[in-house]
Amino acid sequence: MNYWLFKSEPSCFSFQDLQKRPQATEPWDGVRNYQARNFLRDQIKTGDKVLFYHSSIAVPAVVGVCTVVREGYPDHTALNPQADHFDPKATPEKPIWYMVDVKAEKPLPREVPLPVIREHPALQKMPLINRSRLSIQPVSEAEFKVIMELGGL
DNA sequence: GCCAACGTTGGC
DNA sequence: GCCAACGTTGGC
Repeated sequence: MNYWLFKSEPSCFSFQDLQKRPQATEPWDGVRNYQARNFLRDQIKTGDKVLFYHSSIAVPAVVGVCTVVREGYPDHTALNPQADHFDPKATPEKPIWYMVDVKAEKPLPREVPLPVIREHPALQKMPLINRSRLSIQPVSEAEFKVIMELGGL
């Protein structure tokens, strides 16, 4: 099993939004970055754990844990001219972009804010710190455990 | 709102 | 294939 961190702007889609869904699963679509796409398509597997991170707010933070419930499949929103992340280069034969489905597991009793991650000696290698723009990031088991502890789980 | 970092585009 | 110009992301 592997660990990941997914970023989302809460004004766009928050962990609370995910928890509210009656069916509790959500397609993680709209990712349009090749490195992130490769993780979605090739490496993220059903059962993997995901840290849900809120970005572009006053205090960015890890706020909850999700589980992957469906692994990489074509992101059909790229084919839809009406969709926000439409890509004219994508076709059904060559979809280019991929997504996975996730479901909320539990919120962290205490959010883990970015400044805390920045200063924690065991978390210095997280891409959040110097590759902050990567929206899908791998997390090591050790890092995941540290964040769980900081978050009160 | 600013700006640094980074990714993409397009001319050559 | 290089690189300058431009657009986007995201922290502050």
